[in-house]
Amino acid sequence: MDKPLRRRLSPEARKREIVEAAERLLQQHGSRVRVEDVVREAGVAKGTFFLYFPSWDDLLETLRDRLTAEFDATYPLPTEVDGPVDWPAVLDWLAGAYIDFASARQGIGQALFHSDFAERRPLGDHAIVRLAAIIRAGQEAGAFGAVDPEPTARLLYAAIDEAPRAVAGGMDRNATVAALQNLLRRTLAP
Amino acid sequence: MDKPLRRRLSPEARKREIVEAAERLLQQHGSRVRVEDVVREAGVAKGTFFLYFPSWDDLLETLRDRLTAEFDATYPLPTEVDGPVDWPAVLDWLAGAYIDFASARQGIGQALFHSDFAERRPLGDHAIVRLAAIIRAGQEAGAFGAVDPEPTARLLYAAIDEAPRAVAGGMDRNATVAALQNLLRRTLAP
Amino acid sequence: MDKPLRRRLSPEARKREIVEAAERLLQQHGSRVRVEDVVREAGVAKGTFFLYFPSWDDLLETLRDRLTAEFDATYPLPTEVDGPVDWPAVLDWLAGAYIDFASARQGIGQALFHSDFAERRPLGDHAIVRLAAIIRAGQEAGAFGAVDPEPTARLLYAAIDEAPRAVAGGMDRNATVAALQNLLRRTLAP
Amino acid sequence: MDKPLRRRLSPEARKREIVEAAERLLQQHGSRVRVEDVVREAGVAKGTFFLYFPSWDDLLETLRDRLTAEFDATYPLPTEVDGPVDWPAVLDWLAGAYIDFASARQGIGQALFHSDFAERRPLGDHAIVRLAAIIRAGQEAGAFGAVDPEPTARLLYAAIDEAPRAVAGGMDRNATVAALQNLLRRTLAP
DNA sequence: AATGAATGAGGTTTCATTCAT
DNA sequence: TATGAATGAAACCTCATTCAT
Repeated sequence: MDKPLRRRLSPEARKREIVEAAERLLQQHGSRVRVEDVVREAGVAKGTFFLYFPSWDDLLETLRDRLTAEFDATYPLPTEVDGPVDWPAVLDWLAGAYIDFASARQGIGQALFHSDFAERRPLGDHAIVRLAAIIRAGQEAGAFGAVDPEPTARLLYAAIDEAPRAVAGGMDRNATVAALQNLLRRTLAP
Repeated sequence: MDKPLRRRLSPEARKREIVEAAERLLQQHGSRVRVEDVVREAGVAKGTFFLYFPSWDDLLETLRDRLTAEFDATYPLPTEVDGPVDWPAVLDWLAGAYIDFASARQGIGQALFHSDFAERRPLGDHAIVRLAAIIRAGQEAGAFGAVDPEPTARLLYAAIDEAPRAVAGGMDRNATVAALQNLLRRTLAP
Repeated sequence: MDKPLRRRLSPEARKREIVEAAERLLQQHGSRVRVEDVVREAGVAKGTFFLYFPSWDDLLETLRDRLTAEFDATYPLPTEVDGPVDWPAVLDWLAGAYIDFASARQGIGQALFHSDFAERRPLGDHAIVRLAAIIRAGQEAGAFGAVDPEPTARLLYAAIDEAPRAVAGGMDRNATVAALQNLLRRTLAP
Repeated sequence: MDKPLRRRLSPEARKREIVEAAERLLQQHGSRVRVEDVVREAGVAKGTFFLYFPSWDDLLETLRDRLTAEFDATYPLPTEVDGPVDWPAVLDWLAGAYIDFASARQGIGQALFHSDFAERRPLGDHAIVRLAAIIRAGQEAGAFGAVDPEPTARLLYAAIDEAPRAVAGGMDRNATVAALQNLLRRTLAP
């Protein structure tokens, strides 16, 4: 009969706890996770959840933004300031980085990007815009061929995004990385 | 006391009516469609639905199989029997065919392949196996390079599958087809 | 452990059962009554309630219409067809009828006409229009004085409506009827 | 580390601030107003509210008492000390005074006197007792007829109370006042 | 084989009130 | 005295599935 013990935290800390609890559960169980589960995992009352998120979808959106920002911060794109960039090498590195980042977050990807939620709250263009920027930069540097950046970025992103799911599904990690790198390099080769 | 005069149909015909009603609705409204909607569209009672499908997911699975079979029947792969096959041209043709087929079925793709259902009932390998077979055949004919067929097929399929969604999202159809063809040809080039 | 036994009724019968269950409870407990209570009293599942009423307020509205119609049917206004009408006597009779009708339905009146619901779903003019019609008819017959029918009808209705609450609150029934009859007759006297 | 610099007020002043904030909001929004809204308007923390009022209903009760007292103070009844009182004229004056007082406080009337709160915390007899006293005084002065003071006061009060709502609902103010004055004078006429 | 009324678990959301700080 | 984060019971509502007819 241990009392739950009401813990008072700063709003930011409490919000972070809820987000992290959700992240943990989503990782394991994908979109089967419900508010009920998250509050149990976070050790808070149901009302507390809605104190920080107007609705369930708002939590997912927060999580999605957080994830995007985390990837961008962990893997910042190289800039020309420190000398010329080896764009094909950037592609190789990006392929491996994405696969490892997303493989460690299995269910989240499903719940945030391949679920009914993704349909209800369409994703922004962030990732695709970023990829298109790389393509353009590479083209200007003469490292890439004359492909149409927008549609190509979108298709390449789909392939990149599929890779960690292939690995999760049992495909060999290194073979998948190699196949993805081959696909990226060749598609963009001059 | 006029009895409702129930239409007596063969089980196959009745089942097909339900499937087609679902197909029509899913096309327009994606995974928002409910059992209620389907039976209204099909003009049958709710109980009848469950006479033919143990559960909602079973209908979706039936629909998925049907769609796959329909595509395979509409776009049969060429065989060597009538002389050598121009594999790169097959790729080009496949890209256009897939985009047009799936563009005409927008919401269904979402509901069957990019929803919580897809997570609950994972898709078989059919499409990827088929693509891998093409790659292998092309390699044997000396038309494709030495890529690893399985992971490559999976990544290419992801790109192919994204293309109609790009078009639905406003991307130019021809630019998308061109980008996809470029991606396929170059990835598999010798 | 007696099974609840699923009873199949015609929609009208089932709807009526729910309405009557609500009526019974509202009578005793006023606006404290909730969906939960009504379904228990009616012996149906919660979902059944929402099968017949999109929302709680819709049940209350149905009940309100039903009550109004019931009163009108039970106490139809006299018409001139069978000879001249004694309008002042109609007033006396109406006063008594209303008090007895509403006294037998205490809590309902509160829940439907003097609660937050009444604020959310404002009442139509039905009762007041009916009273104004009586006033006008009496005036034309020379039985009533030259009061302004609309505002007078509204004020008189407020007094009429208060009477059963006075009785419910302990006031003597006959003294209240007498006071109300006096108020009506004198206000409208020529 | 600047402390929030809490405004120290005397308990009475702080309580009055809360009451007045509630009054302002209730006036505009009726019983839709919540504790949350009141504390924001008053510029105090939520806990502070419950420091001064054990419950929400206690605030409403305080407000109700305050309103009653305010009306009594603003419109004190005439006494015989300065000579005989013209009781019928008092009625006329009272009708106009009440309508104007309550018209300026629309939502409050609803929230305090015609809501679920009014059911939970029944109103005292104050207003009715006051009106009955007028009737009796007028009767003693020979200005009013031999009606039964208690039930009549209650019914008249209902009519008086309805008048400002009629005006709020679009009825002409002067026509309403006239109708009410007619009702009062005639009902009580000798 | 067919119906459609009925179910009830499951979900989101609200808000007066409490209590650690 | 004051704060405001936290609570949790209770409300409304949905919808795949069941089952009496």
